[in-house]
Amino acid sequence: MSSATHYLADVLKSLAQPTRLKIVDFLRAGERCVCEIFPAINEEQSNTSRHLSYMQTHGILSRRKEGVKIYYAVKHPEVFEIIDRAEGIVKHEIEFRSGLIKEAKRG
Amino acid sequence: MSSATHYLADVLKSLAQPTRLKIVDFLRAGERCVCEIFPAINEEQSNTSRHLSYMQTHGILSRRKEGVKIYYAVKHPEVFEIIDRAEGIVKHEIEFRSGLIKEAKRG
DNA sequence: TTGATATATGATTACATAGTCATATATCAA
DNA sequence: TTGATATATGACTATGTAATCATATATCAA
Repeated sequence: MSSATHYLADVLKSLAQPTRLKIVDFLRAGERCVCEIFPAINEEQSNTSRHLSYMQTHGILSRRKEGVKIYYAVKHPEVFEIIDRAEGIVKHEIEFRSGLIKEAKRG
Repeated sequence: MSSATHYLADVLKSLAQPTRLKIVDFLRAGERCVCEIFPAINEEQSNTSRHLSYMQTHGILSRRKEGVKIYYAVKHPEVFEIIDRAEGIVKHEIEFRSGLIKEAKRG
């Protein structure tokens, strides 16, 4: 299989996880340090740190060190575009399925 | 954690896998039956069938039966927009990293 | 130098996932 | 009805993942 497809899957996988989605959503407001991120998303520091490292490794987040603090930010605007479109799919699916239920009730 | 975040992660997870990306890419040309899909992507019939079911269950693909054949198609145009933007991230990351290498070589 | 704070990581556990092989089921033509 | 073709699925294996706890490392201030 082409390695390009693997890289593509890795980028999408970096976003396809609830805790990581919460992190990225919190970072919509801009760069934040770990000490701000993990309380905001209500996850353990160690777990949050792992997900941040994962996303940084896969090119989703940038990392900046300032003294004892590490600041992370979303690196590419496409990240938000992807999430917005995925939200669109969820919305359309909910509409589609509620349409099916109404149809079924009408007989 | 909010169930909306889980649905969102599930949609993205449906795309974040090499075999599923190959399937979706093949379906850019439109609706196709399983018997066309698995040889085109060079995967086993059973494995292809599982991934197709997975994506259909998660609202990514539509399914239509015609005689003995089952036709699948991508259900939402956002799917292609998501993949195109993820490809953009991969491209930018490659550029970014080759820039870092050049910088390092210049010292 | 010590202590406090911020972040990362090793070890572990429970669970999810992708793939394979064999086989079941459905449809249709002969 | 039989046989051929298309698709789905059960059982299994190997691997990957997320989370937790404890602890290591780094930075800075006192």
